Amino acid sequence: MHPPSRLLVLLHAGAVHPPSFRVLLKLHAHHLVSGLLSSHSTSPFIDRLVAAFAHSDPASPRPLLHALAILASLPSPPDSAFPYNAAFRALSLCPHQHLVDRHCLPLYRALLHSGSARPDHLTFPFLIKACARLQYRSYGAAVLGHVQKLGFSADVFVVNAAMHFWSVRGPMAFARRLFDESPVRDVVSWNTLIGGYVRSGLPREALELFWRLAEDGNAVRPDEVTVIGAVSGCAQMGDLELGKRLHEFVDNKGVRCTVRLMNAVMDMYVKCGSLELANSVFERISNRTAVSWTTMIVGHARLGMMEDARMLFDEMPERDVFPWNALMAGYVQNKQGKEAIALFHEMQKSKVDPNEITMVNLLSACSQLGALEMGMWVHHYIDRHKLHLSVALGTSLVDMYAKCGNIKKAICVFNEIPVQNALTWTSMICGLANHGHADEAIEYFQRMIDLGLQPDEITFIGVLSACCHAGLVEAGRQFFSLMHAKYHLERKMKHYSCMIDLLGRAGHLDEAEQLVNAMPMDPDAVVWGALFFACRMHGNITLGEKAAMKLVELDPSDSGIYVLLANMYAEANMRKKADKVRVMMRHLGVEKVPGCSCIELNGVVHEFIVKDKSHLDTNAIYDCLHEITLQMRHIANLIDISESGSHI
DNA sequence: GTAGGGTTAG
Repeated sequence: MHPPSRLLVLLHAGAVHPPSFRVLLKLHAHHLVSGLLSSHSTSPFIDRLVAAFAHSDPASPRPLLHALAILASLPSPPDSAFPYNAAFRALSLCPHQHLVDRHCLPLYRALLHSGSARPDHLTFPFLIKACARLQYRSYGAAVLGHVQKLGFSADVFVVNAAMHFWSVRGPMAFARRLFDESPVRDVVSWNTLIGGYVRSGLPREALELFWRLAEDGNAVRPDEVTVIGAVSGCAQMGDLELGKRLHEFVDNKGVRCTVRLMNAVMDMYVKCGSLELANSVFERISNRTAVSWTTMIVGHARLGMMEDARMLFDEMPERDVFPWNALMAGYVQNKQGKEAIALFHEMQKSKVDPNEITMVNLLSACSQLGALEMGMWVHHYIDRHKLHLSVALGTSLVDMYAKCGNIKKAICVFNEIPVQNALTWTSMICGLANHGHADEAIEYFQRMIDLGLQPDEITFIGVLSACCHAGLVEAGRQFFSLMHAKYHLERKMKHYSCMIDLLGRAGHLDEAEQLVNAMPMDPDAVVWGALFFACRMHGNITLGEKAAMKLVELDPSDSGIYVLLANMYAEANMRKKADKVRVMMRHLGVEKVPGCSCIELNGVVHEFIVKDKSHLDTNAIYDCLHEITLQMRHIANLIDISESGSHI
């Protein structure tokens, strides 16, 4: 007998134990499916086979596809909901969105039209959960309608699934109404609602429910899942004292102290700003998981302790994609783009596959470094590996092209990506503004508003800087007041400095000064710098001196401002004052701080500081620099001659 | 059978 056929017989007889059954399925899936379809298997056997496929590795799409294939090609439809339920369960866990989208509803229709099988109380929890992940929300709502019609509205599992559906898809109020009106509530009902509030960014509502449940005398007791929800909500609020109280609750109220709960507590301490407390929890976990380690990496990265983050990363026994992404994100957040890219190259040598989040981090690193070639390579990589183009990834691409100097490509990508949100539009507006396309930036802003998207603080930095670059004083004034009056956005330092720069350049020095005085925060060096620049440009020595003094106050070691002040005096023919500043500078011993610049060549980023001789090709570089300097002098002379010629 | 912890954009 052919081995797979023998296997079928064995399986028919129920002679294979479940673990071996699973292995055999993996090895002989194709033969089994074809063998089964050509034989006359009994219904219970088909049920078992479908269920076994559906229950195996949820991360892999293959077993699920086998299960669906069997269901679709049976000579006569199954007479119970059991195999369908198993398939719905697999769909509800399936990480591949397109499979859920393609198969969920056809499968439900097949069940409804099968003749003998009817959806039962096990069907809906899985089906509804799968529906929560569908692109089209109306399907889920229709299924919930069936639930009512078929009389499952009082089944607590079904109600909980429905609450989960609304808490994922919104509005949260629908989940709440089900909770309030449901005749039956168990701990999962509470946990679902609490989790839903946390997911929707409503931690206060979550905590309110938690304390209500935690009151003594309740029939339902909070369990560790409840506390995970409460602790996550607390993490969102950043309330350390509340966090400590919740941590104590675990010890006092006999909640099971699982690794998952301790991980949530660690995460809460990190987000509430106490790395020490997070670390003390971490030290006490005996069976740490990858999540525990990743949380600590994130905790150190948030405080800029990237060397410690790296040590934790190296110490981890096993690394999935999360710690790689967390460390890379840490480098990006701490403006260490080079290290982020180096880590990616390390990652490629390891066995871990990058995902779209890796790409988002990588693109941010490219934007920071202006590394266009690397950025384009990432774009290509995303296409080649068919990574999901999420809004975040699309936005990162747009931003990378804009920041790396290719605004045309940024616009192109912006038009091609499937979904744009307020952040994507903002990125485009800022990119256009930085490239000097003020009119387009403002046009994009208008289109964004017409689409009903909410601009935020950064969107307004984009339009204001567009106005600034183009000298659009009136438009700038309007945006500046609009952001406060209409959009109720807080005007930050950056908005004020932009506005003061705009007013100052246009010669509205009084208005600029008034704005500086009216600012709700202490003006920073950028604000005074903009005012100083405007004063120098328009010859307002008195106000210029005031601005310069403020700049010296803010950073006495910054030599630049002394030079600029001396220059301003010199330009105004105030020789004595100019000399005085130069003497003062020598007395104070201020020196110029070396600046750093970098350049990307063939995908490698090279860094340079002033008078840097450390590069391998230093001689060639300085020869080239010398040559360029000579050429520039030559051109400058030519321009000088032609300009003085035109004046004669 | 339902709920739950770690990585992401401007």
